[in-house]
Amino acid sequence: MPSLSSGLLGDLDPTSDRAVFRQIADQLREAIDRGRFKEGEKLPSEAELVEHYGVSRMTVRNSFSVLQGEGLVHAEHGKGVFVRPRPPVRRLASDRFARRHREQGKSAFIVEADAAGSHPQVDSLEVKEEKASQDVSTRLGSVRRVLARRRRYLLDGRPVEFATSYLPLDIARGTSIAEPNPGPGGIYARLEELGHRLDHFEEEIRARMPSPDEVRTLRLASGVPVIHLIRTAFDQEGRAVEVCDTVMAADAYVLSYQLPAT
Amino acid sequence: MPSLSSGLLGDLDPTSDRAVFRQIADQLREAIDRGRFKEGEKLPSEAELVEHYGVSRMTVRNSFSVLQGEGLVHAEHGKGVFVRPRPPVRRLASDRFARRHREQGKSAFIVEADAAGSHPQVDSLEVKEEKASQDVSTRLGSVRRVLARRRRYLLDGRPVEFATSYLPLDIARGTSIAEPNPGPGGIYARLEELGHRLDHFEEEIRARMPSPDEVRTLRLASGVPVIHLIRTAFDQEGRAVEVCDTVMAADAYVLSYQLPAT
DNA sequence: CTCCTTTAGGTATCTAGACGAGTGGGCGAG
DNA sequence: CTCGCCCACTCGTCTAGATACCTAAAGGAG
Repeated sequence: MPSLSSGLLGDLDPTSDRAVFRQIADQLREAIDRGRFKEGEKLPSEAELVEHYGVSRMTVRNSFSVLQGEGLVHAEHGKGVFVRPRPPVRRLASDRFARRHREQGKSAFIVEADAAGSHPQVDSLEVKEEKASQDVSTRLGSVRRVLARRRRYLLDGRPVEFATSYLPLDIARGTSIAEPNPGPGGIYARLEELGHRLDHFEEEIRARMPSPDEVRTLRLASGVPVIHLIRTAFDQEGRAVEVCDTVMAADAYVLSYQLPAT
Repeated sequence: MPSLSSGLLGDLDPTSDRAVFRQIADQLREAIDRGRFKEGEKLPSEAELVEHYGVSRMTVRNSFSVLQGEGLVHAEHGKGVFVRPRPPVRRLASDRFARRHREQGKSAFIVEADAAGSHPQVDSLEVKEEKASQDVSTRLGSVRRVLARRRRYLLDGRPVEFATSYLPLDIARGTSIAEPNPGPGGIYARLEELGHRLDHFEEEIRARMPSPDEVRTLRLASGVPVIHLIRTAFDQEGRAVEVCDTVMAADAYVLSYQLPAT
């Protein structure tokens, strides 16, 4: 039975100059927006839509790929096409690096995740010395080689963030910053113990589509951008002591900042 | 002549289990990354790639659509497929709402664009009273109706940002805030004159793929996400006096914030 | 010389069909 | 009753071609 015609989806307008696959995408999008298809729910199969609209399969697939590009749906091989659920987002407050948090001991990520009732994990540790990229070198003030600390963060098994910290060798080499686990309070606590009292941070935020690498590392669905955040930490002498390059799954984050009005 | 085989692109690996269209996309992506195809340059036409790889046209188009989804290339009907140039980005500093800037008179957007040597424009003014959305109402502290100020910003003719400010009616009605042009220093200057001395701002940042509406309004190329910024302004009595909802073309912006380390 | 038409070469859309491969339920053998 | 196989359904990939429309440059009419 064409149970589809039961109001969920309309017909095509052959007189319209709008491409058929766009018309189909429009109707599906509208049905999703109106909640006719709920989060996680399965859309009609390709075959059903072929039947309903009387078009070829490639046309239907084309419609799906439009919606996929918008991040509205995702396909599962052998199962169907589903409305992508808006995952619970993780809020990153601008005071997350406040000294008072650092003094508590545990890493900001772990504390916050625990508080939110999710299961945090840190992954794929790599700590090594390497040549500084042009960009990192500029930000750190013409440094040749750096200590790089790479890690991936997961929430409830889902990768949400991939970060690399770069520190000048003259600061980090031989200290516990060069250890896989830098100890309570993280590297910022260590930096302060080493006499680099932190003064302020600068954060640069971009958004873009992920590279294939990033898709793999963060297991991103298609149609999900990444937030690229580059933070530079300055000590009270005005020296840049760390650059942290972070790539986040955009559907997992809301960044939040407080700005004074002065 | 197959001038393509002259080293720019390789061959397919028929033994690989990687889909052919992905292999082609990989090769094109790599060639772009290595600068073999420069910004704005035309890629080989579909027909040429069909010839070169010995595949069907749909397969080549599939490859292009992968790269388009990554924001790497864009197609122009009747002309070809081109490497998408990275447009010059506009930096938004976190002190852009500092009182000292406001006291200068002109709007932050205009001043900044002039300084950067580009031609700024503000567009599609709309100022009207309307019912507050659930979200806006919550942020403003259970307000029913609001004054909404909508505008679109362009740089050198290119739309880069679309913003709506919401203000409680009891503050804005009948003041110059309800005028299309609120006067020097913008609505924040007017709010302060009305006795709402600003204390701080809260900004929430998300990134996502644009809706079809946003694609139209911002004339976005495919594969370009948007940055969605929601700013709430608080006066010194702790009252939320404005909510500004901004959607920015992600390829046109870098947001920059300074955070104290205290 | 200017303007319009033609044409070649691009992409956009659509069709019809084939085969591959993941998923899950039903059913028969044991 | 349980296990394992098979099959139906689903999306993934690819082919081969048809038609439409856009762009730019060449060439002809005026």
